[in-house]
Amino acid sequence: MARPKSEDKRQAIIAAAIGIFAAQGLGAATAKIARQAGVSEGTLFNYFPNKDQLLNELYLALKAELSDVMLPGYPDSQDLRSKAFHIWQRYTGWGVAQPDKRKAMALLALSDRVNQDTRSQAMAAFADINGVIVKSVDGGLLCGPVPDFAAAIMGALAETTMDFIQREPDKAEFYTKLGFAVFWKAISND
Amino acid sequence: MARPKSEDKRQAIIAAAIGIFAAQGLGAATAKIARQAGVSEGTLFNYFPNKDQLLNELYLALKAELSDVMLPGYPDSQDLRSKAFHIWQRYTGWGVAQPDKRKAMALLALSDRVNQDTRSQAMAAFADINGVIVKSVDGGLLCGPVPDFAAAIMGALAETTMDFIQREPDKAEFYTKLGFAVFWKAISND
Amino acid sequence: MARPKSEDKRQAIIAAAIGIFAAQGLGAATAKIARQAGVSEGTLFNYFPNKDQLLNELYLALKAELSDVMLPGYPDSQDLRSKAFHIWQRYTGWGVAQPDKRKAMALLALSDRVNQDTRSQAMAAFADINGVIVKSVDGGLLCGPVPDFAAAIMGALAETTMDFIQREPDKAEFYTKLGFAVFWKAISND
Amino acid sequence: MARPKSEDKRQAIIAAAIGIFAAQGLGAATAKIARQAGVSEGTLFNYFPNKDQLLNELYLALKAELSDVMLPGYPDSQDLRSKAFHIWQRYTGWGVAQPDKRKAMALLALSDRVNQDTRSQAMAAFADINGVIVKSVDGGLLCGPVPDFAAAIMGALAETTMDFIQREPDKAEFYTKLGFAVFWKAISND
DNA sequence: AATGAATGAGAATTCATTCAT
DNA sequence: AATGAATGAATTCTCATTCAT
Repeated sequence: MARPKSEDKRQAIIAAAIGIFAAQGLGAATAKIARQAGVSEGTLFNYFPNKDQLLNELYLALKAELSDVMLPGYPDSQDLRSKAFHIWQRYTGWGVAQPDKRKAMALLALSDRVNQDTRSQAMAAFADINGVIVKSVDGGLLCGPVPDFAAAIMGALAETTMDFIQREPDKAEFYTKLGFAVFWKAISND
Repeated sequence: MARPKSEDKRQAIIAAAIGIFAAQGLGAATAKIARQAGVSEGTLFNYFPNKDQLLNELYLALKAELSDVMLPGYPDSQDLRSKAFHIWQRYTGWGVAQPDKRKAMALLALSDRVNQDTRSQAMAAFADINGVIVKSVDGGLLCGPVPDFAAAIMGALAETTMDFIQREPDKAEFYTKLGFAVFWKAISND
Repeated sequence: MARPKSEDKRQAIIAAAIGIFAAQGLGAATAKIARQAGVSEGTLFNYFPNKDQLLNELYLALKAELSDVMLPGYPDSQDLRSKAFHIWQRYTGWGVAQPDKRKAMALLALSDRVNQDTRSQAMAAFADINGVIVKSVDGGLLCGPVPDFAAAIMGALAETTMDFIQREPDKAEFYTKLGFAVFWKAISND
Repeated sequence: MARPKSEDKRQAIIAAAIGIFAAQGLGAATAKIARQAGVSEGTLFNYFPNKDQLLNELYLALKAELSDVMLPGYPDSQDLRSKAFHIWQRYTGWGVAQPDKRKAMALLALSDRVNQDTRSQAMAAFADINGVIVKSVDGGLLCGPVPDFAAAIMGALAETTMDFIQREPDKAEFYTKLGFAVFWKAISND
């Protein structure tokens, strides 16, 4: 009995946290997040026992969402380049469409308040994605013992690409393609 | 009456700020920085009128140092690849040797407390470096209207490379070379 | 419709409150008490309209229990000393066996949240006991106009005795007898 | 340089804490204490790093004051009873004159926030006093292996006496003498 | 009646900044 | 210029109590 904890409220808090953190940094007050989420300060701490936990769960939620967004529609039957481009496009598309989420993720990734355990879990969520990328680079410079490096490079280039798109939204398609071309040239064995 | 404020103290504060911010984030207390710098809390505010100013000046100082570190020994007479590799090596060498500075720079770059004016000044300090990189990529994928993109890509790949070296210091040389090979393949017109 | 509130739950809350207050002071959260009692937070306030009421009722319950425990087996036919010793032994026996209750009582006795009315009721519960003690001291130092003082002194000496037994449980019998000897010497007219 | 920490302020905080704690219990807010002491909330924490420390230092200060108050004027050359009475009178006189301090001490003695180390230090401050009491009881019921017990009994009887004086201030002298008579009869070997 | 989510008024601290020394 | 005590607004978190279920 009693009111059940509402997934809506939880999501509202997460959403508010993303916006506030993106705008003001991780030092932003929990009170602001609660207000923005439309719940009381006390309620926020009903859903997240403390701010650190909120930060960690937020990081996981963002990573999970990003991971979920990258695979759907994966073209199993096409060539490697198409497969890689699919992932690239999904990634950059998500990041450009959701700059707050991207900013919050970047802040969290740098924060010492996100603990090692959380980071490990986040990595695990990307195991599948990484596997796909690794296959793409087969035979290129990075084949062999450094598969993680390839994925990291894709991430870095995609982030750079998104930075430019953010600055010049009109050229979104241009940068998306150019960024991917750079990536593909870098890691393929052509 | 001679120069009243001591450059030594100013440097001590900057150095302390780097260490503390790297370890604890930009939310770290000014009091901690002052203690670490061996000056009183009041003195810190004698050199930097407020924390935001400290953050901004620190950002500029770090950018300036990095920019200064990249050019010395530049091989004017060698081929493009050698020139680019020189810069790459300088950059990654500095970052790996000074992880705190690298971490502090990353934090500051993401912080909304570093204002636009500061960011512009920082960019200006890199005009020379960027020029050098642009020349390197002449004729490649990125020639044409996107020189900044090339520099940003070098930065992103170098950062990724440094992340991996930090995790596996034994493989520093391996990653330095591999990272550069990736970069060069990406942007050269071979 | 039968009795709606369960006396069991009420007792469980009282019992939990004793343990928690003894361990953590009267500032302990009602939520902890509810959990320990195996009821919900809301239910606690169904039985006690607010925390102050819980404190006051708890005080009365403890005083009533102590008063109840002291008389049974009272040796009507023996000499004064035996009668007094009976009470003494009952009191210290209870207190030593139930340190939490003793601690909770002490905390409540000092708290301003236990109101005057409650204190008067508690005193009333001890009227009988006090009468017995007064008879014991007949003829001694404290005969005459200060009967309450005699009872208070017995209480104080008994508490001191229990403190020492708590610290050295092996010597329980020794301290029980020594404490009583002190008391008897103090107030008897030998 | 800079303003030195003011012993006055420290004392003002201690004094305010005594009054507030006596009136409202140890749960009283530090903000109230600060206001009463005429300092800012921040300043309170400049003198006591946290509330627990304040509680512990307060306990020590009170015990030290009480200990200091008991010996001056000690009649080295008179008989045992006179010596014991001197201590008794000093103790009860102090306690009756300073009910807040007495109340605060009682609250602190029962609180789990006063740690073992503090308690040990407090005991040490009473070593001298206890020694004097022990000498007084030489030959009585409590001679032999239980000297601490004698001192505890004196404390308990004195506290009871003070309770009665507080209730009936007019009879202060009466109770002081009666209480001491009870004590002396209890522990002397007459 | 029972539950436990929701609330918001505090609570103890922290911290950038000021200012007396 | 240097110091560090003083400040009080802001912050995270707690808790008695209410109320929807």
